[in-house]
Amino acid sequence: MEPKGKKILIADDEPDILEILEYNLTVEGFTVIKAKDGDEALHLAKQQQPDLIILDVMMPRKTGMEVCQILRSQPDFANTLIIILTALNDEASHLKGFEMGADDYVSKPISPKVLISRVNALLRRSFRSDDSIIKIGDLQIDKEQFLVKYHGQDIILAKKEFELLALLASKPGRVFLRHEILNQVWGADVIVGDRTIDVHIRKIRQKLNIDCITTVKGVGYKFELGTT
Amino acid sequence: MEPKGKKILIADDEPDILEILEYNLTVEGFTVIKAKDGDEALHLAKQQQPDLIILDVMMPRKTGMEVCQILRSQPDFANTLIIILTALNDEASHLKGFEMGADDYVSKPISPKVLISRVNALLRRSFRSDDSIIKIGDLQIDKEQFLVKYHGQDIILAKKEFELLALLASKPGRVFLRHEILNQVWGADVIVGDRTIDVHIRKIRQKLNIDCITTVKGVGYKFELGTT
DNA sequence: CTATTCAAGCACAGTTTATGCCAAGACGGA
DNA sequence: TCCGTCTTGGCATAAACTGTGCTTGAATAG
Repeated sequence: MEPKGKKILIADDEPDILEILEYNLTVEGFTVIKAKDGDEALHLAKQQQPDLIILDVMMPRKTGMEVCQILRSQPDFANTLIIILTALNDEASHLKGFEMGADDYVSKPISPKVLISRVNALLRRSFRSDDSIIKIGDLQIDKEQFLVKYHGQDIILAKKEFELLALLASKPGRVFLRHEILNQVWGADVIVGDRTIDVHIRKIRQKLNIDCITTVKGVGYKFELGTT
Repeated sequence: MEPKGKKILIADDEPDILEILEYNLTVEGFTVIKAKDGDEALHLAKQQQPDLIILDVMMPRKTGMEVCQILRSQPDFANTLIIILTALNDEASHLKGFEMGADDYVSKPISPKVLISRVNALLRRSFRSDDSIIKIGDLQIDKEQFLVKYHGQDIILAKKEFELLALLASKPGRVFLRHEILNQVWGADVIVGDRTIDVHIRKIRQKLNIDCITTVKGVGYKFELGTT
């Protein structure tokens, strides 16, 4: 639905490499964030919530391995894709990279094209489940046509309402934390008041007129069809 | 570790390689199916529906590339993981492999260990299953849904109660000191009275209505299912 | 075996917090 | 400008959380 390029964070202490990768990724339509050491990478990752992170191993102030391990220990980054990039090509490093929870481990030198194709391969797989039509019981959400149907009845939702519903319905039963919702629907950097989410939820509940969004106090919301 | 039991199809025309890979994957707990050419690979893929397929490029009767392309064109295999294995290490082949829809492209010679770690990396992400669900006997704690089930019965816990239970249940039998619990559930800086923990424990015991939290006087609490 | 002691259990009540809901303003496109 | 959408702040309410004071019970010492 959205040609909104995925957000990629690159961390490397060599400016040349950062430049080259940034250029190539930007051309491909990605949004690129750059970090020049481990600590900066961690900080930017938390702040920007990128979809994919490329980490060089040899970096000052925390190596790529360390950063990877730290990120993976946080639930927020359990689903973030991580590629480790390194000059080392020995088996032990390779294994260690995957042990740290990396999704791919690439040895330098590497052509930008190959790296991009690996990035695409990872993203393709992770977001493949973005089915454009979600069906749950009598409810049908068509992301492409921006349409919600219930019992064959068309229901008209505003943009934010729709995106919010689509997000919740994309994983029925799963609880979405408030800040997850903010990140996904509004974007990581946007700041909106606490009440905004509630109001949209209320409108969805009103319009759908069925009990399908459960609130988990202190945590977030989840989509759930009549589990009477 | 985990009950993997994933089904893997290997296709290569060199019997030696088949043997080596089969051995190593079997040791890791995978179920292995072997094919010695492209057509056989296709046939076995359809028949056995493996979770992951490893394809050598150089094979008689359809190359790995061709097999990959054919598989990807069928909805049944849209989600099947595919690794392409090859002696060619040039950029063009690399790119072509990903273009065909492969999830990973590995150049020979490759150590079985590295291949296995790549296999695991792919499977880990695709079947990103249940480290978010803790199951102990009839009790089931789903962190993703923020839900506790006992005997199929849903039990609703408040946030702190849930986090507390999840913590204790994360290591059954292990005793958690009071200050450990405070750190994990409340946060290191927050200061709350001594009785607070007791109260929450009591509520959990009430709601679950089973004897699963043992108190170790003077030390802390531990989770333990009625080893009557 | 009993008394002592102190951690933990317990009920209740006060406080805090999250969310629901409303109404009104801001924004933006036709 | 009008109209639908988005956002915000205030207020009410229900739920969650925490502290108090008392009771219970288990370990220990005598």
